[in-house]
Amino acid sequence: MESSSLGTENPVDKRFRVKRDRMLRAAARCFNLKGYSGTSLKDVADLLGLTDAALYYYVRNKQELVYLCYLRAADVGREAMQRAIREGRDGLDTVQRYLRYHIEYMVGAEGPIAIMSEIPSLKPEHRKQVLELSRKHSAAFEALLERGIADGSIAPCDVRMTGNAIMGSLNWIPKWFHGDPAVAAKIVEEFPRILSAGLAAR
Amino acid sequence: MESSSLGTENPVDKRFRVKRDRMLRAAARCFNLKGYSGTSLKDVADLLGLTDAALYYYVRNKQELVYLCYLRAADVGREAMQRAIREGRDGLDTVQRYLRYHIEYMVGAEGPIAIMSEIPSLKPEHRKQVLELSRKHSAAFEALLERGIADGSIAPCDVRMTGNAIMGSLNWIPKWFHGDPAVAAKIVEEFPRILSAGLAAR
DNA sequence: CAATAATTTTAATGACGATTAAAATAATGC
DNA sequence: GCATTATTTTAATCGTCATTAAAATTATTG
Repeated sequence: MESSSLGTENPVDKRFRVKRDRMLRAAARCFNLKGYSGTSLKDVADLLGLTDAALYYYVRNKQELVYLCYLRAADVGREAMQRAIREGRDGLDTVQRYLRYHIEYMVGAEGPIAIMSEIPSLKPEHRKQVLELSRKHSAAFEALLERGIADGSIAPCDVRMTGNAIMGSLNWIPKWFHGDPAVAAKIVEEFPRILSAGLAAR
Repeated sequence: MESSSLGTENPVDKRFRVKRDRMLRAAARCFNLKGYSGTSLKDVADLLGLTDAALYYYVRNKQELVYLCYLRAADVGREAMQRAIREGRDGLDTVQRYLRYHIEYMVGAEGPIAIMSEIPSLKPEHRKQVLELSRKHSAAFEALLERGIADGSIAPCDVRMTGNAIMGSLNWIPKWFHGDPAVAAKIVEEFPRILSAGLAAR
């Protein structure tokens, strides 16, 4: 999940990154549980045993906190996508792997992932960036579908709408999954099949 | 879409209800477009050619505005469900009809429907009520699946997870659909098939 | 251990937007 | 048309957090 070679990193910087990452997961948890406006910085801080003001050592403001949560979400999605592409045998298999990996990350140790409900209230530059990442991810998924149609593993379909349908289902998970490991196992077991059941060429 | 017999209603009350309904749709539009915290009452008022203070003639406060938006959303879903049950021939057919009707309402004249992202910030009593409606709707959908499994039109599956998957996809629509009629037509045409494609018993 | 840097806290401040009250306007019914 | 009721506006007020500055604490390094 890490980018490039950070093996020989300043230990201070490393601690900073680790703590900030913990903070982002705490924030994601609060946002998913209480909504954005219902989450005060104190809520997030409480989860970390800190005071609200301490958060400002890690982020410039609340908007940036959301922004970083969304970057994390995009990272996780991209990672799952790349791994699936690396390992997939054909279009359908790659789609199924992508779904499995992304879901595993979401409900597993990488999580929680913040539901992207507040993109509009990001500052323009951040919003543009997040939307761009989101757009690219959707495009990558649609490309998987097209690959599957081309290689005959997936029945012809409207890839745009099919992508919207499947990604929507995925995006909604953080809205109802709140960390119960038993439920997590069930999601990982069921969702990839359910979401790809309608795709296979007969 | 109306409840019971309001034929002989006080015209003043009727105007009130009509205007408030217009208000709720304007609010839903803002919430979906700008997020809850990003939406000021002035935004909603502007859409109606009113001043923000005028909204308080129709709702007690901003929370109640969201609450009423969610009640509307629940109404629309229930209406689609009841109509599908009334008209459906078997389990699968009823599921497909429900999907079609609900989507038609969402992207059509009944819309926009507010995405339910801020349930947690409702006041406890309202939250409880909305969650209860939402729970009942999910249960009704799962019952459709079970009916289909029983009558052989739907292949056996985990109805809870299948329901979560399909409803999530539905719930996410307001996040990316913003009123373009061409897109609306495409959603209505494609989504019911896509979402039910994996269900049929082979 | 001393000195410096990193992290957190305490204690204000401030802004933004929700909310309210009273006044003004528009609609309705007799 | 007058009186009453319904609706909207204007003009404050008010609270809630987000945010900041300075001080205090904790960690690191030579």
